[in-house]
Amino acid sequence: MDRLRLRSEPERSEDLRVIHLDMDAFYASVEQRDDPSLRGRPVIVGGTPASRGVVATCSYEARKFGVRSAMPAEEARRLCPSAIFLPTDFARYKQVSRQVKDLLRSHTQDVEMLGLDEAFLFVANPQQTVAVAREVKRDITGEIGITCSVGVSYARPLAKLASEWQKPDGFTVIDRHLARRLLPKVPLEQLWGIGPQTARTLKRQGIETGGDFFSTSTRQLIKMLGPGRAWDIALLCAGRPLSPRVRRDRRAKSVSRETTLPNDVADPGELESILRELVDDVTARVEELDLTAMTVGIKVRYSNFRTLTRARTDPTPYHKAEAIHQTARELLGELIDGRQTVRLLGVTLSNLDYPDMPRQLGFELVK
DNA sequence: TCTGGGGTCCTAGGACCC
DNA sequence: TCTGGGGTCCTAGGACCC
Ligand SMILES: [Mg+2]
Repeated sequence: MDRLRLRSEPERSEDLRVIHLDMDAFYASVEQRDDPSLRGRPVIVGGTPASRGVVATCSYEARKFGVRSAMPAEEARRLCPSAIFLPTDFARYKQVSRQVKDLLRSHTQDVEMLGLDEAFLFVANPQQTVAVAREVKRDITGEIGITCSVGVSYARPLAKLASEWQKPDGFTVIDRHLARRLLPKVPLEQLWGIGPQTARTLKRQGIETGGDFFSTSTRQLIKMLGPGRAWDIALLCAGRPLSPRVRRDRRAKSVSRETTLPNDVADPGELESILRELVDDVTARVEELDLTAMTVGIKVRYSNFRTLTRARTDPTPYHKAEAIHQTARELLGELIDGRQTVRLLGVTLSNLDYPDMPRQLGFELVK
């Protein structure tokens, strides 16, 4: 309880500083915006049944049929046979995302992007936050041509809860007073940071709402979730989430590429040749960013879905693509035996060396 | 009809150093 | 010789996010 008091923010009535912006059905909306014949129709962006793909995003017309993100494409087609399936065109979505970010930055410099279609904005003067949020919403809709849902509150998880509250095209403000009323009843899986796994663990103990969580002993919560998550969620349920400082323009810590094969493969030669393509892709991207990696990792998912990873760090950065290929091949050798069939193969480069940011600085020098 | 891809962060144990 | 602990780096796995 001491930590609760020590680390939470002081109670103030007017401290709404955080805006959460969520573009509605982003990928599908970009497609509908750019092709009027798709408007008003169920559009599903993502993989195809043939490639063992899933739904990335679907339009609200498709959601009426029960189609959801992360659902197998085959199931989506069964639910909504009239849907139009489109492949994901990341380059184009990234372009639109960049325009969104630039527009947001014209309202406030403190912008944190979350993926391509969400952002937190931080406003210095809380008296202006709601007005800024309205302007942002109006400008996004007008200049980007896609609707969005906006939430305003005094901390990230609550602004996020607010934008979720009413969508699409929503606008919701959660002040401290409303948060106190809402949180006890909120189903835990609706909170940012609580996924299906944690929700299930808690539900087994009869903990299903913010109120349940709040009234459970910290000792029990720590035993179930570990100290980090237990405290984070407890503070949120108490309406006083931690507010880490704003981090804009975060740099990549890893670059990865993985692929689910159209059919399972056991043959080492074939797997090695797929691995080569993945390594080529990932090394090209790292080079393009002018970086070098010190760690090469690979990932193998077998047909039974068991997933293993192997990584190796070299004290001197990998400068030559050939060295990365070599390491990746050796790591793959540890995970395949020519008999087990593989459904997914992946490569990650991490421990990235940014030339303008010396690695060797001690903690006290970085501050 | 099974179950994507690109990421981040956390945990836990072992090595190694002070 | 034994005990004790902190910090960092590495690996592997796992949860979560969009
Ligand atoms: Mg969205």
